[in-house]
Amino acid sequence: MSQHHESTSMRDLLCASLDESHVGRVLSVCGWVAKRREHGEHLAFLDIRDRTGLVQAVVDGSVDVRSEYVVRVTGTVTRRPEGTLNDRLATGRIELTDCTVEVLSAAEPPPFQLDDRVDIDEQVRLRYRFLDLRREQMQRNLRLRAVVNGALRRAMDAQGFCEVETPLLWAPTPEGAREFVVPSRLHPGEFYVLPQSPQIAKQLLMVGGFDRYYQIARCLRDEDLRADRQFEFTQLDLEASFVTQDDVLGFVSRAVLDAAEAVTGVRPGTIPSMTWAEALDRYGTDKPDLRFGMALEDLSEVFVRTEVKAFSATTVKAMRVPGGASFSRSRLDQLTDHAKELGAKGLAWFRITPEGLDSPLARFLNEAESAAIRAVDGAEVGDIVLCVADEHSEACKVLGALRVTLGSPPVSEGPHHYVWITDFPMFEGVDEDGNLQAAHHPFTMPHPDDLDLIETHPLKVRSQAYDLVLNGWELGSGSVRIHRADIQSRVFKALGISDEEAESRFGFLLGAFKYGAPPHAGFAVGLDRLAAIFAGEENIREVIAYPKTQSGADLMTGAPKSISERQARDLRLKTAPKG
RNA sequence: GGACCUGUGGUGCAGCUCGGAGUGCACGCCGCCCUGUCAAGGCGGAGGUCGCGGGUUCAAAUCCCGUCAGGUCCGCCA
Repeated sequence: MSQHHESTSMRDLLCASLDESHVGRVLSVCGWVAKRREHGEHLAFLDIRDRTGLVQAVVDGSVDVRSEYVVRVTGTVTRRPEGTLNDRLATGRIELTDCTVEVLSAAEPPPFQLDDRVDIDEQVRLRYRFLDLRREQMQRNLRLRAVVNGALRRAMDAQGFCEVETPLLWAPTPEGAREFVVPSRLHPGEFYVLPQSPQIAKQLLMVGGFDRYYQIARCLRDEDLRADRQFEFTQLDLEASFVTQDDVLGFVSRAVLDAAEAVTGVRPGTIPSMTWAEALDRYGTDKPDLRFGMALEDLSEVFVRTEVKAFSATTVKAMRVPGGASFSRSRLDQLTDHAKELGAKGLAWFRITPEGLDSPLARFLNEAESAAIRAVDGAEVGDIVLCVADEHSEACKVLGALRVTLGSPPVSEGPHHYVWITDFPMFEGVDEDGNLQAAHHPFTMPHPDDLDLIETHPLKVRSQAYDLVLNGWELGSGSVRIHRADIQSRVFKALGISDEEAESRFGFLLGAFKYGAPPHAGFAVGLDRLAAIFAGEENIREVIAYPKTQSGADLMTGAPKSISERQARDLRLKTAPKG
């Protein structure tokens, strides 16, 4: 950013850009009074803050400005006297003297201190978010997010993608995430919904001949909130025609790696791939955090004819926890409870001690079993080995969750380990009606090698769906879409969706496909999560200007609120009494 | 729908186990003093429905029940 662009009719420079090269010049800065230090009748120091930082102004004690007053200070840039330099301040070698201070806006004392001397309760921060945004952390995070945004846009433009906006007012498609509903005034009793993603809109763009589309799109889902989930979130949404899965992975890699480079200055290496089956088997999750080891080992073979009742299951999974031998009994009980909450029947543990395995189960193990436990992941004395025996995916998931609990470093730590997860299953589980459920969405193309299994072994069908994972966070997902009516109808049939039902839910999409649908595939990258990880934040609220609380409230505006009778009447809305 | 944690002057905490006067610390705020501070310093001061409601008790910030708000997680998020 050049000086020229920073100067305005009111200011010459930003606070932190003042330096010794300006000495002797009379310049104006604008900003907030961050701090006033008084030294008697004729001397006071003001720290003037703008988005770039602080600069000190030396003023007469009679200048009546207080914390967070908005001021324009015009003064002479002066080298600080010998012995009064401040190394901890970027502008600590100079100061503004002979100042004229114009109060542009007086201010009441803020409800919390804007310096970072203490952590402020998030409830208070959110109630006064406009003040919180003045803090360095929020300035840094939102600007980092803007850098990510810009890099992604440039990468998509460079790859020939065309940015197209899609509607926020969309038609209900009852499937998947719960939708936010918007009543129609002109069509009383009828409703729009806010899109949970531009999925169908972008597929129609493919039919429309926009063979490379992208959008920084807002998505809305009326589901419970979490540290990594808000009602509304932002995605880099993209779709392309005449492409394969590998083409899409290439587009997304380019964009995400460009963004990483823009933020960190270092371009990460090529993103490796792992199949969904391998991720589950080794890490017990479809979003493995590869910053640390503690990979799961399969001991099912060893225990296939075991005498130990706790281990008589189709799968026995084991994980070494380095240093875990020091876990107290109550800590282990706690972990066992945790495992049970996750659905495990129990948790077996084996401390590796110089005398051998220390465990309530140790004396029931035969020699081979003991040796196998002892050898898990190169276990050493001082470690503990945790085991879960169950049906395969259950055992993996439970131990995988414990792996994260015990091993996962803070978000701000460690290198960035990206990984593509591929070959997701096409279907998973069944709903209340006994119908198979789509693992991704019903337009996902099955793996070409597995097409024949749709009718015979549907749970074995892999799909051409893929996720991008970074340090244990699901950054995004995508798939090759079905563009052929015959395959689509077989998938709908497997999902228990009748022709009539398909017609009523997705009729306009299926109809459009009759007029020449190109093969296409796409992806969506979660921007909030990407920005949070780059910012080293555990919570996406820290990279969102005005986030909601876990109960979906906006503490600043008070939303959600009741509407006026007039508004309700216009919309023909009547609210039922509670309960 | 469920589990756990938190709620005490404007802010951040301690006090809660083992009930005994709104007790303490730090920051901020207000006033006075102070001409080189930058976490300025000194002196003085104001500021409280201990989230809310109920119960137990001679007595509740403290124990019990309920409730509200915030957080983390499970369910949920095709």
